[in-house]
Amino acid sequence: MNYTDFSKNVLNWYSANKRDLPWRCKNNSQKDPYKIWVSEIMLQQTTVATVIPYYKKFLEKWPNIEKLSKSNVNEVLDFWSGLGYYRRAKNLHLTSKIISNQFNGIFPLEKNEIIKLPGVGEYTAAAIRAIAKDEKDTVVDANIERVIARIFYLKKPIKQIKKEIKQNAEKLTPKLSNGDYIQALMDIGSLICTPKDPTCDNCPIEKFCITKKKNAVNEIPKKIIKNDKPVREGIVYWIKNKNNQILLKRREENGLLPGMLEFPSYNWSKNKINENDKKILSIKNTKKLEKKVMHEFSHFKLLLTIYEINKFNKNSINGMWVGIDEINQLGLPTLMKKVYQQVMEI
DNA sequence: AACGCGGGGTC
DNA sequence: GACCCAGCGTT
Repeated sequence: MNYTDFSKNVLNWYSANKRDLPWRCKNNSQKDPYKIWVSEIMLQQTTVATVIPYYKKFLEKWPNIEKLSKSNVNEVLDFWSGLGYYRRAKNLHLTSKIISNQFNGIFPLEKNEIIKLPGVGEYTAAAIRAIAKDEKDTVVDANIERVIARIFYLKKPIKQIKKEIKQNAEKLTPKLSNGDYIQALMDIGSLICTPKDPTCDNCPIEKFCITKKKNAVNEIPKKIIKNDKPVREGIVYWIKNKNNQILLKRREENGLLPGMLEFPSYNWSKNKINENDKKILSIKNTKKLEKKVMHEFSHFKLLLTIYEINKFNKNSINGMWVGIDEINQLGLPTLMKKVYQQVMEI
């Protein structure tokens, strides 16, 4: 295969067809590693359409590393509400502190430095370096994995051939304009070389594609049959004081939904029970509501039963007491938004 | 190498 | 419903 021709086709297609995305600037001199980094963190395992509104609001709120480093980590966590993988928010905040304190506020782009930043792994390091500086790092995301698997007709499930995919991707990496090139491949993967029924007629690299020649585009990449998710059951407390306020608390720093706000909830997460939790669990006169909440995490389903406590009047419980009307403005994870919705419907 | 880690878009 | 997404960190 003529690899120069391959990347040339990709880049020509990009200049005419690239998606208009808020983290892409028209003028290369405006490239800001901070903005590229924020976009790449948000886009980890998250679709472009979901990220766009969050990205715009994030940059309005924290337009540079300095502003972000002076924020409170809970602000960033609450902002992340609904986006998922909340450790990303913690790492984003932590990294802004590191860059502010150890790198004089200048975003480090050297490979050995960027890869050490919390939340930046092999993919993200390569992507930021390529997009910000046109470094020739080989970048492989979920889109590019699929494109490469099809171009080279790799028949095994992607999980099993990560190394082979990267080696093949490396052969195609151009000497110039690698930033545009990888973004182009991602656009091609997202718009044309889709998981189901790719529109090969529109593909600028169709002539290089062995899978297309073999007429097997819906067989590559090979899918893995997933097991059903187990169901866990737990309880969640809707605790109201005599001022009609509801009790919320922050979760443990590690594990599921780390540091996020929740209505006290137990028996389903591996988070340890601390003294404050024991106090909550010892509250008497709870009333079981008929309503339940079903929520799906990445690796299990959760069925929560809601218990209600009214006119709770002890003040030895640590947490936030919040008026019912103000709960909507907080940054709750989706699971807890569902609990709120259920109680409001009763 | 395998697993824990969310949530929403899309058909 | 099922599938998938600009992956990372830990074990």
